[in-house]
Amino acid sequence: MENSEFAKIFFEIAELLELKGENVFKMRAYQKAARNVENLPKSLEEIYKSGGIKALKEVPGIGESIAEHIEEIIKTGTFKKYKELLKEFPKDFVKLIEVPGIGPKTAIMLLKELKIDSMKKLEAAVKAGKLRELPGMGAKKEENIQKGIELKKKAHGRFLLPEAITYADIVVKALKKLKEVDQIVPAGSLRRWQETIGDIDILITSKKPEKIMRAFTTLPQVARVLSKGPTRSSVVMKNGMQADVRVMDPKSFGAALHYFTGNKQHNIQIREMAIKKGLKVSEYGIFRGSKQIGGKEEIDVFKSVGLPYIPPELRQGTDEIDCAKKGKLPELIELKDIRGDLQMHSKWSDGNNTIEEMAEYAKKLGYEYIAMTDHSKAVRVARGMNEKEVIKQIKEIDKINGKIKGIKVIKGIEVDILADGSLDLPDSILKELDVVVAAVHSRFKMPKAEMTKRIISAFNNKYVNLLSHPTGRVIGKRDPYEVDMEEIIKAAKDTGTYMEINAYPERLDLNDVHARMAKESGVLLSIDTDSHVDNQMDNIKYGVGTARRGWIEKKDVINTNPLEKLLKLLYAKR
DNA sequence: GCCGTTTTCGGCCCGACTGTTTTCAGTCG
Repeated sequence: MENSEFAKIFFEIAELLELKGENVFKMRAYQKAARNVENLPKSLEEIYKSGGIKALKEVPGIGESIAEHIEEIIKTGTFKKYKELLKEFPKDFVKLIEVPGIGPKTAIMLLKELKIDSMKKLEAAVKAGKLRELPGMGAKKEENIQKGIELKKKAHGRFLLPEAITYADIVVKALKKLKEVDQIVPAGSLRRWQETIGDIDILITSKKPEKIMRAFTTLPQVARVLSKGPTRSSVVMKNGMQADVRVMDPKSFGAALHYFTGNKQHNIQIREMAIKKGLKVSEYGIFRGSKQIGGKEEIDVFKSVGLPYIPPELRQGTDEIDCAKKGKLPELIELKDIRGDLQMHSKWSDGNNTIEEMAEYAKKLGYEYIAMTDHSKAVRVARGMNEKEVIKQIKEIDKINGKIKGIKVIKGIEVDILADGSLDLPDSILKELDVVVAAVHSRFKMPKAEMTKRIISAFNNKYVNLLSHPTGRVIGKRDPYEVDMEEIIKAAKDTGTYMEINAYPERLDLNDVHARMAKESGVLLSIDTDSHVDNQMDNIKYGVGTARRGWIEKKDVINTNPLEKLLKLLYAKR
């Protein structure tokens, strides 16, 4: 079973325990375990296979009893306590707490008093005005729940990073005009470069919060105000995205930025460390007793608990604090380290621009090289190239390289890995190219073992350099195909094949967790945009963001090398 | 349920906002 599936079960248990009114710390323990499992760069099954319960307990957040649950899941597919918990509530009842405004207490009251156990019954009861009659409820709360239901229906879940960034920019630009605004900076999951964003969080420092709040809640993009206070306000924007603004005094900026960046688990861990040192860390600062001893700068928070600065992308509440303590934080790759882009398409297949146009754009980005990797013939919809066209394109690229100055176009192909694991073009063609990117574009629904074998057999071809978008996912649209990622990574290592972080925002594939797995196995990566239009090369920042979340360093990425070194790496397998 | 350079038991982050309350519970981040 995949780690994400274990995580899902533990998250669900946390919800059920919360509804049951169990000890909140027990609930939180399951949440913590779930989150750590989700971000674990090694599969639980592997860990269990190699060291049993004892090895499982080494994972932060997993103790005796959760380790036993994991063992039971591995052996039987589920576990007893989980099945029992599920039986305690009606099947669709858990969904009620997903409605903004309904928490566990309200949900249980609704079940007990009004026999509401589904969204349908909830809607009917709201319409009939029955909620307002319950103790502690009133007309206003009923109305808020109704709005919450509408919001839940409309909100299509999470947003891709670029859309969230666009909206954050709108708010930032609009509020920056106010003279009362001192500093203004987006925080939250956006600052951590998470692949999808639930809401945007913006931190402002100012001595006059009221005016800022008025301006924020009356922006033309605001559809509804959820709450409005002197220091914090929440709104729903017209695209359905929630936005929170927090206004703080400048002397609290650093502590507030840390708090507002999260994630939650990370913050809790930092605050626990502070307590042990006799300090209190909150968004207002670092305090000894009632005296503020720091918090103007973000680094103060880390210093106060004896840690080096931890970059936002690493703040996932997993093992970053442990590693920071031991001085084992990575030196994360930066955007400026990228020297070229190794996957893109031109008019020769399904791209919008000519090779020259792509090269010119890359030059503007300061790149030393790009690789043209148009599709191969199997991808009919993308007008993939056959043998003759590849040879023709090679000659064309030679011509362009003779003409254009300051950048080198590397000859490449994105060759299809066919269903039987063979490649779409013969070796006699592949050997004429400098970089061969292999990818799966068909038969996504293959059984896991077969798909894994299919991909690995492509690695055994000595011309194949790079596996592109290794899981094929399209966020929110297409699930990843089933592959055994650990085996793929192992095979990549054994054959000297590289793996891609595809920077296309809907892909981000490898994702952060897989990227870290690859790194820890010693597999080198390439961060590419897979551009089909010249300006899509700007997407490289999302790939770098994902890489940073995956603890990737400059030395782990082949396209941080100068051209000559890169070519050596590309020819190393032949 | 987890965890331990104060602890193997007794802790477990901290604060804002709302709506319903007469001083706070519930929800959220």
